[in-house]
Amino acid sequence: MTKPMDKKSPIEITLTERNEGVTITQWVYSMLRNAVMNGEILPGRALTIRELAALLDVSPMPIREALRQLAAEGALEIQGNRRVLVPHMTAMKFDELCEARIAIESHAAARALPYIDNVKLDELRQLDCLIDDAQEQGNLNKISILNQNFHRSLYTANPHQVTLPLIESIWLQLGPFMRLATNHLKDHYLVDRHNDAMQAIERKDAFALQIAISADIREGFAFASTPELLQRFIEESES
Amino acid sequence: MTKPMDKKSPIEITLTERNEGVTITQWVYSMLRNAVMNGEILPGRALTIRELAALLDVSPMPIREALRQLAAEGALEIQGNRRVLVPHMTAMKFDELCEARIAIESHAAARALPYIDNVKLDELRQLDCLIDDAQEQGNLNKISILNQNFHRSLYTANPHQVTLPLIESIWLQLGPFMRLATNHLKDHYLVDRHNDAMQAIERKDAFALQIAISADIREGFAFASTPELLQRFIEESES
DNA sequence: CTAATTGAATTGTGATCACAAATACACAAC
DNA sequence: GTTGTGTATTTGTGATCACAATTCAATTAG
Repeated sequence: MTKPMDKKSPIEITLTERNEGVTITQWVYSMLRNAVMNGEILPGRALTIRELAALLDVSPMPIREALRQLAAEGALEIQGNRRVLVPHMTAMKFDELCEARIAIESHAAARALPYIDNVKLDELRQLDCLIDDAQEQGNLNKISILNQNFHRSLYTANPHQVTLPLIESIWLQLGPFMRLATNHLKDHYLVDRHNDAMQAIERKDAFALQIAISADIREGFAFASTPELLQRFIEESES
Repeated sequence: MTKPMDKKSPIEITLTERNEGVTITQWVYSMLRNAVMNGEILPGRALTIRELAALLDVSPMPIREALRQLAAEGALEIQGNRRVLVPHMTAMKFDELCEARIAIESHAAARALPYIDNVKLDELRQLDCLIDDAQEQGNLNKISILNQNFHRSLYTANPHQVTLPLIESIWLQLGPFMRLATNHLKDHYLVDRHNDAMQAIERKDAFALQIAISADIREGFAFASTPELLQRFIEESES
């Protein structure tokens, strides 16, 4: 009965240094954002303002602002009771997010294509090389970040682009599953879709570029090709 | 000594009543959101927390939260100086937003199709009738809202849908141009794209539905078919 | 033992204050 | 008139406090 019941599962997020010129709110925001992306916070676990304030040793104010922003971006969910938590993943939602990624990102890629010059192309090539290096090292975290940089760099070639915030919102909602995607990439990197994309860019072939990006995303999420496999990863992320 | 004289153009937003159970932050948020959608705030005009707090007769706190949320949704822009303002529209950005709408909304429609049953179909038919009525009345505001309801109702037929927040973010960035779109619809409502969409839904024809939604959006924005025309509307919205 | 209840602790919301940075402005120098 | 410069004001940020609503725990009734 009076079992020494611990406090609810403790929240542990990787702390980073606060750079100069960065407001406390921005600092808190980036740490919480990374925590969500890395699956450091259990889905369904309530995030209270005061608890996080004590954890990060700041006043409740910056926490409030960061939580609200992350909720607006879909990284967190605000319940009717005004409780804030990391939303649970479901197989159907995962499928929707995956297909939304494909639809939006292939569109963003095609829209960026006309703006890609040789300088940008070199930048993309370098990023792709870095990814290959990281894959040989097997540095999962690095691969994931570099892979996102590759996509981001491609889409932002379009100076009038408006979709990157939407894309990043989906990435946030995918959270730790984004890392699993890049993990699986390693096994199948025989077919380098980034290379396909680069060749399509060189040929200024928008359709081929869309195919390559779509395939890159879809094959990355092949680890969830069956409902059973996906369910395993979901359960894994909830513990 | 110096009197509080407003040198800047005064901010005037339509005030609404605060419903019960709605927090002040939510109330402020919805008013500011409507103000942006209706073009009541001049692009480039700085929105200061204290000024809005005085205007709405609340403390600065709810204003801060509402502004941050709207900025996260793309309705407002936070400059490096941390000034908050309604972003300026450009011809290129308008084009990007329009094409993004087409890509995402046609995707959302196709994804919703399998979930549309007869009940939902009736709901859509009723909404379409209401739109026709409003068009005969020439009630621009009503048309605009009903038209958004039609699209929203269609996309939310999918219970696992994840794209509506992204779509609404684009609507917000389009702001007053969304109304112009529905305005122009009136002139060309000979070809009722909503009817096309409905027929595609009845036939469970995803591709035809995408075509209909794309055409509905594109024809709505036909008022900006030439750079000169668009420029006129942009200048109109900035004064 | 289960379920309901009640009181204590915790929570989000919103107001107020302090402060450093950014801005506006009057005035001097050219 | 134009440009620089100092001060005065306004601004966003962040801390602290008050309060109503919610949550949690122990206790009680069945």
